[in-house]
Amino acid sequence: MAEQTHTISELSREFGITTRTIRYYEEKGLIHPRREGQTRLYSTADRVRIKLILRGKRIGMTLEESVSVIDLYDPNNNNATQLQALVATVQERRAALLQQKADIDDTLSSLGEVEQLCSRALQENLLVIDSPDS
Amino acid sequence: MAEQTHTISELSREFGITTRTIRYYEEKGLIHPRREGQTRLYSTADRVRIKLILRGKRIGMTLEESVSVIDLYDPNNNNATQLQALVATVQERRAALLQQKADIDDTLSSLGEVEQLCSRALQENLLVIDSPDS
DNA sequence: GTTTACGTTTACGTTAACGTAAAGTCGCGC
DNA sequence: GCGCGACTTTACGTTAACGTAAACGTAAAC
Repeated sequence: MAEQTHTISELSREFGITTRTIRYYEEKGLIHPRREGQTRLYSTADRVRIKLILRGKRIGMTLEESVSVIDLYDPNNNNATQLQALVATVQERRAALLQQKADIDDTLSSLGEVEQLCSRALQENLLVIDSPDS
Repeated sequence: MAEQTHTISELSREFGITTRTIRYYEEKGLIHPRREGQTRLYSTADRVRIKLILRGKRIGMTLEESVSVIDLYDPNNNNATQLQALVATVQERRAALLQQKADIDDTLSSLGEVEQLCSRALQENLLVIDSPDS
């Protein structure tokens, strides 16, 4: 039951990113695939990290920020003082994310208003223009 | 009752950004302050646009994207076909934002797990280390 | 009159996150 | 043996979003 591995092009296809991007992530120390001779072999752990990085990107985090969040899981942060710092970091991140959610909700309601304006304008046009298919 | 105006440094202080940034936004056509001789005078409309741009940034939008959202309000998009396109754009944006909210919620729950791990680890340490202030 | 504070323009510099092109390696199918 | 497809390294190019520095105008304060 050897751990399932993936090639770089498999991952590239799965995530819709280029191989260059994946190698770049490695270059930046975000992932550490094994080597079989020359070629890289990605574990499912690597795969998950990429997935989390992309999730971070979607909400506007930099790669560094994404990694810092992912590494919160890293169990080499064990001693008490580090744990305290970790908890603080978690709090900050949480605050930022809640702010983001609020910003998104604001934007969503803006979109709602725009939509209302649209539908009203369309209604009026329908009243003025007599049947466009004639 | 002349419209209230703001200087560039006022806005810079209010929003915690540099004047360079504000001028850059103008350079990119995001805002159009009046001129009194040399110096720029910002209307409250300009101020709002900056606020919206910054809100967009916080949720990871590019400046261009922010503007495209803001300009959805612009009433020079009047005719019916444009309105249709507008509605479609709104739908896309909404979908992206909902995806973002989901991503944020996922990240938040990750943080929650991390926090639990922390508090448990701290508990155990408290049991092992006998009173650190001795 | 000159320093201080605020404004301006012009322009080169910087960083992140890749794109892109060149040139090479490696196993396969024929 | 030869092309192919998939992998590799090296390295220069690109874009967005500003930073930063130089050089100047202007008006109030001392």
